[in-house]
Amino acid sequence: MNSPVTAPAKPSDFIRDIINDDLEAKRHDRVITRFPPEPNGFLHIGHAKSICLNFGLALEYRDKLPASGTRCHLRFDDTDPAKEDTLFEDGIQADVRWLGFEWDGLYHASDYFEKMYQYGEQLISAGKAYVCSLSDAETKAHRGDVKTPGTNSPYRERSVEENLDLFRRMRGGEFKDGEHVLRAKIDMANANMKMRDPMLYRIRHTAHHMTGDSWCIYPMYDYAHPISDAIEGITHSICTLEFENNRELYDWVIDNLIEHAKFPSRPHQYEFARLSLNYTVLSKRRLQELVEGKHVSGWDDPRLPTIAGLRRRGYTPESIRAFCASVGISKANSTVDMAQLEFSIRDDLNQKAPRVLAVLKPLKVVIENYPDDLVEELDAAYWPHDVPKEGSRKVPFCKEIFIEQDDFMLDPPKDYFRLAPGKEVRLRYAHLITCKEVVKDQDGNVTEIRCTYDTETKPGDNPVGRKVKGTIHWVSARHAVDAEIRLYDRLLSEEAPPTGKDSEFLNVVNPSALQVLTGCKLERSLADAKPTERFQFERQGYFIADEKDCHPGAPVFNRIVTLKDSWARSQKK
RNA sequence: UGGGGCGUCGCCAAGUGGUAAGGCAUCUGGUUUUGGUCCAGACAUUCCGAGGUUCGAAUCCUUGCGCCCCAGCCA
Repeated sequence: MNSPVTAPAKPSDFIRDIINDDLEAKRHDRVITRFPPEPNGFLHIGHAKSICLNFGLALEYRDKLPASGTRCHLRFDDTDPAKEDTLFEDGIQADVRWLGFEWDGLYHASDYFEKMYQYGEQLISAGKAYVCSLSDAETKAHRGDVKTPGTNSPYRERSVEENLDLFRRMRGGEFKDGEHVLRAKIDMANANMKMRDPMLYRIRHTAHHMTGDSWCIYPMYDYAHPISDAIEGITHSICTLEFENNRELYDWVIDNLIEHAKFPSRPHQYEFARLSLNYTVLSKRRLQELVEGKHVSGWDDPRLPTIAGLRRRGYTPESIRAFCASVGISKANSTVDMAQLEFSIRDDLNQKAPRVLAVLKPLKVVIENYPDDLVEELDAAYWPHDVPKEGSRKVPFCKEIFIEQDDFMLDPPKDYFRLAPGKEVRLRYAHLITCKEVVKDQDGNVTEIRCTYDTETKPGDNPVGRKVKGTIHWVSARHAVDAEIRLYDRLLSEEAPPTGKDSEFLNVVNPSALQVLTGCKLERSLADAKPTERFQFERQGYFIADEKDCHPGAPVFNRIVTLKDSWARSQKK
């Protein structure tokens, strides 16, 4: 289904610059990265950027430094038992693999709970950590704010013995949630809020999906992450911009443990800008709200930018990787245009998707001078002249066909070169027809077109001296296969959702992001399309047989993306 | 005068003192039995602003301005 990842073009960015410097200066002789999701939800296109970066780095440098141990880990950051679940781990692994990557080792932060605990005792013994018994509210009050220093906890000067005793009893389950926490003893007046005696451990009498009931104290991210990285020998720990302030603490944890712990590496944290895309949402909270509020059908709804959603929509792993490579890695907050994502899938599918004929909104055409019972089996190539692939099928042609409603106009502008009263048009792979008569219902709607075909020209023929500019697609009425087709469009009707903290963005969800068409007419060969098979419906766009709902004899297709349509664009003006 | 970051074409993004890459989007032509693809061409005298250093500045200095992040016992 998806081909393995080969070394990308020649990416260059500040992270690769740093790695190259480190290698040159011999600070490292290999590079070890990690992708560390919390298993509390589904992956989205933003995660794909991080996945491509971390796994991509390992692939690239493994080429340059064979047998060095260069690799990328998948690590579940499972330090908050209340939110995490094995179900999410399975989904995440499937998504990473689908994107075309394989991890060199699967780890959990929870693998290191015992070590982390021992390091906690070590920090206490060194006078670098203490058990604090302030309430949540009191702690907050002591923290100060960005402009005013905090004040020391009254428990800050507890003795090593008392701290050790309390910490052991915390682990032993003697206290209720929230009664005590373990804190680093740093500086309550530090300008960096993250350094004001940050919490290292909290009590949580909650079962953990990996460790069960073994623990009732759990480490915080800022404590667990640097330790996990260091234990695994990570050399370059890459995360997003919002963790810039956490880096100082990351370094503090490692620096205060490294002598005692003998870590295999001294990892450093680097931050890059997370992906933002217009016309959609990429925050876990908002995605969750869409799913739970039933605004979409689930985490794999093709309108969503989740990996599962993009997969079901019909995006290929290759196209997503190409997209990630095209947006680059930098530290500037930026919002990428959805058109760039759409380009990536068009560009990929142009070479991969066979061309077939399908009429989305049918209009019947009767060819008056065509014999009633004649069926011509016309040869139709699957690939256009510019795609170097072989293969064709026969498409049946007969007296009654369907064309696209948009391909007929009663009163067309001069530059419209499709069908109109008295005008001639070419039927793809078939004959030239001329519109002779228009049949309307009582309300004046066009219900049928009556044409004649040029008996002098053969199908596929391009007679000299005849200028027939338009070519339209069609499907034989007698042989057509009925189908359901789901037309997808952008999730939001505005570029950016409102900035409000609440659910305001729901007001801007595009009501026509999904449009379900039934009674669509497919060419005969599509009757038994296999789920996940992709095609280009000529002149319409790229489509995929839905992985869940498409069945033999009852095809269901999703529109992945439209073709570029410069005529439609010029009409808009 | 809290701290940490970031500001290069409509959107991304190279560039690290030697005279503004590339992609997306857009616009012109050409090819075309997809108004697709492809091909050819156009698209930043200028890098948030203002000063300064220099033979030379997007790159160095000074100073303004704008945007993002930090006050969860979340990650």
